[in-house]
Amino acid sequence: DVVARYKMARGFNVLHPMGWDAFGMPAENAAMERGIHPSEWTYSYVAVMKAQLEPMGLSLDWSREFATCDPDYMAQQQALFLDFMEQDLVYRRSAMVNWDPVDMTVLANEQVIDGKGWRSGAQVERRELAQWFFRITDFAEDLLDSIDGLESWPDKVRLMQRNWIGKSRGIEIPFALEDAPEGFDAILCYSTRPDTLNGASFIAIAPDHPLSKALEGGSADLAAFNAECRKMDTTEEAFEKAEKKGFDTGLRVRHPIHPDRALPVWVGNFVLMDYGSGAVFGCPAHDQRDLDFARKYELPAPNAFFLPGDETPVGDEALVPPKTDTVIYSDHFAGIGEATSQDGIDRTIDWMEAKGLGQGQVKYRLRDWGASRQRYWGCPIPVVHCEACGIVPEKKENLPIALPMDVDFSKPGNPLDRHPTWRDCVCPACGGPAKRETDTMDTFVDSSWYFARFTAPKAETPTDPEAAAYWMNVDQYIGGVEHAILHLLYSRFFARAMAKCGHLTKANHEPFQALFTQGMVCHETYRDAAGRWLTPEEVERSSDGATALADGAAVEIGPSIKMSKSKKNVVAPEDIVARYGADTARWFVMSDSPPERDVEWTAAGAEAAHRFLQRVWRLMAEAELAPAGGSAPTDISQTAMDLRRATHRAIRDVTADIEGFAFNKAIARLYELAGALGKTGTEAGLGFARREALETLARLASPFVPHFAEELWSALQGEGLLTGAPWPQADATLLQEATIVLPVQVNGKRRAEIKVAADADAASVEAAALADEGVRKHLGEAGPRKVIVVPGRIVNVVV
RNA sequence: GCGGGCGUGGUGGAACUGGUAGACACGCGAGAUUUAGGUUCUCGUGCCGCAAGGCGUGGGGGUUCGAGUCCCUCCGCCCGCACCA
Repeated sequence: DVVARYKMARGFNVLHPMGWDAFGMPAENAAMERGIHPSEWTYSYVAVMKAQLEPMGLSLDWSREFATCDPDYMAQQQALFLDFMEQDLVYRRSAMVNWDPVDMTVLANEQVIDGKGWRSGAQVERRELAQWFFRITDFAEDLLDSIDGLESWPDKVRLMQRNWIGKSRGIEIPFALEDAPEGFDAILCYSTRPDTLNGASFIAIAPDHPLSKALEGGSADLAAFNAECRKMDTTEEAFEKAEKKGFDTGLRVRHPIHPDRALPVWVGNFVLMDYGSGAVFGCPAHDQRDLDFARKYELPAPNAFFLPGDETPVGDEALVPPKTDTVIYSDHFAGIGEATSQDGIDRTIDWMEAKGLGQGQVKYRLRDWGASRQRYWGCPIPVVHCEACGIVPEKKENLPIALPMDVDFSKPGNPLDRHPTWRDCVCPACGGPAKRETDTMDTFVDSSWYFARFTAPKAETPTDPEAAAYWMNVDQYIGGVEHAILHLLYSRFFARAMAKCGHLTKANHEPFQALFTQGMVCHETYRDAAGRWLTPEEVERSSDGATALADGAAVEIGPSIKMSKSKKNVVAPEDIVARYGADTARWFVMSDSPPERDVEWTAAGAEAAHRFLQRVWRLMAEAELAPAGGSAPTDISQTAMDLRRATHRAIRDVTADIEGFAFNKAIARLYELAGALGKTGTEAGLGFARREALETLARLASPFVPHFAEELWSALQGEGLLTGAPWPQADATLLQEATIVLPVQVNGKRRAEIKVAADADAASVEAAALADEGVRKHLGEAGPRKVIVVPGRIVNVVV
């Protein structure tokens, strides 16, 4: 908001959508307080905001922009989904999902909100279900390459996206099986380190690998082992500690380069079926995980390469030097001797491909986006299931497929599934009876394209190309780091997918020009002796501790963490606004910490912000001011001149600070300006300078405290609304000083300050420095050996 | 484990590309106003020291006339990813 208001003052057209998080929380709280049924929340967002805004004489036109709660947005999102189906950007397949029996209904349940069991893993089951997926992996390469162009994004986020996409170049190598069951003549292993193939000593396949499954029939032990492994992957902690376990199938494969070597085939609990081919060759000498496994099951660990000048065989630590380091390959089949690992990898892949021993492959960690949710809360997927025609897209004229209002939340699972009539519909293809899809879309879908929709929120199609071309792309996107990967990657995918459907253009492939990740508002946490969380209002906080207001008992103060309902460390925005006013809250949140960092909400800090705004108001009310619209008097006092200089310095510095997102520093400059103004006391003849300072203060503070600044402006009889006034310009002549103060160091320690003309040459500065009493005291008898003069900065005398 | 970041007063934090460390605010102390408390105003406040002075940006070392900033090393904290072959 600060950036948007600043940009408007600089004369830009600003389309400034509000995120729903900020409004969502109060709306959600209000809905709960009023006992609104969760099924109505989607609609109650709008209702609550209407109730809040209409008394202020504001219309709620922009309510249409709220994603799931807006039938129009829902219709267009469903239309978009249908277009994606047509372009083969979405598909349905069977997949294992975490099936969460806890639906939105539980949010209304006190216990769950208390943080005892909300989403605790225990309630989540793994089920195999038919799911809808977006083909985001089709864009993996482009999504990765384009990250280089996102120059105004934080490096951190760019790196996280790169890692998430996780590109790797490797090769698929078939290992010929001996005495294998029907249909299996080779195991295909994926490797990014084929240069270490000489060090291969075993093959490990995933428990879910087809071969492993096929062998289960003949071995009860293997079946039991596999069943054990499948159970494991549910809880994360178990995953972390899980030991590398294996099961020897008794099968053997031939080493592709050295057919005389037979390698044992193991099933390993650490091999993932959904990465690569679900099978790896184990190279213990150059992979720690393989080495642990080999030591446990007494498998050999031959080196494929050594460090130069050190041929010690591998011990308990795998030899994995950086890929840019030079190593000495030992007896490498492609004749590679001394080379970097990276070079060795590339040459090995080329050599093996040429010999027909494997197929070079580029793989990504990125998976297709599973967008199905078995929840009520969300935009229904607009397809129907027809016995005769199968899966049929709904007709666009029937959109939106809205959610029913009468739903039963008393049982776990998706309430749409058991709705008595909602599923019944007519097949758009054959006209026969059909059933609606009950999966709803991941809410990330809603946020993946709202910025495009907002450019024309009433268009009959998902976007109005003309409006999109005018407004897009987003110049400055601001959000929390928690969106660094999912939301921002999905949106980048959506922009490409929408371009493919003609809703955007190629110029919109990167929808967010610049990204800023802001911190969160945090607060201390409080717990009583019984371990119950207490809200800040229930606690009396003093400098040396805290007690409960209810009974005066001591309260344990916990760390300051992100405000959350479950920890009760929440100060509701309405309460802040009621107590201090919205501008005080805005001012405080901006003033204390740099915006990319978390800010600690403290009552004392808010009070201080409040006091400052009051002080500015008093300064205005009590000051003797020149009439509005006057021009600067030519002959003014030193005090007036100093104030004018301070004013124009503030313009320069605050402007630079806002441009650089250093809002806390901008606010510090405004404190300084107010301080300079206050210092002038009741001295007469400062009317113009005071008016200038106050008008400037109002203008510079307006992005932070828009209402307060507007009041100040009006009290100063400023012309029109402050919102329409241009951003002030610093007067260059007032930024220049005739004389400056320079620090003088002797041997690097500051010993004195000298006053010199701003444009004094080095020789005269040196002379002035050496003449200074404080400096001479430290010179000693030998006198200076060397004098360093950094113009405008510092003088250093070396003795 | 891999990748990234950070470490400055009692606290939140300033310090532009190596150039006066601690802006601004909170807190604390003293004083003024007030019947009192609060508000408001003034002054002080990195640490040690009566002072002169000395010491100070997680520890140690280095480069430099000069280091919070650059390099090496150790320690601590935070974030992201994680049996990724």
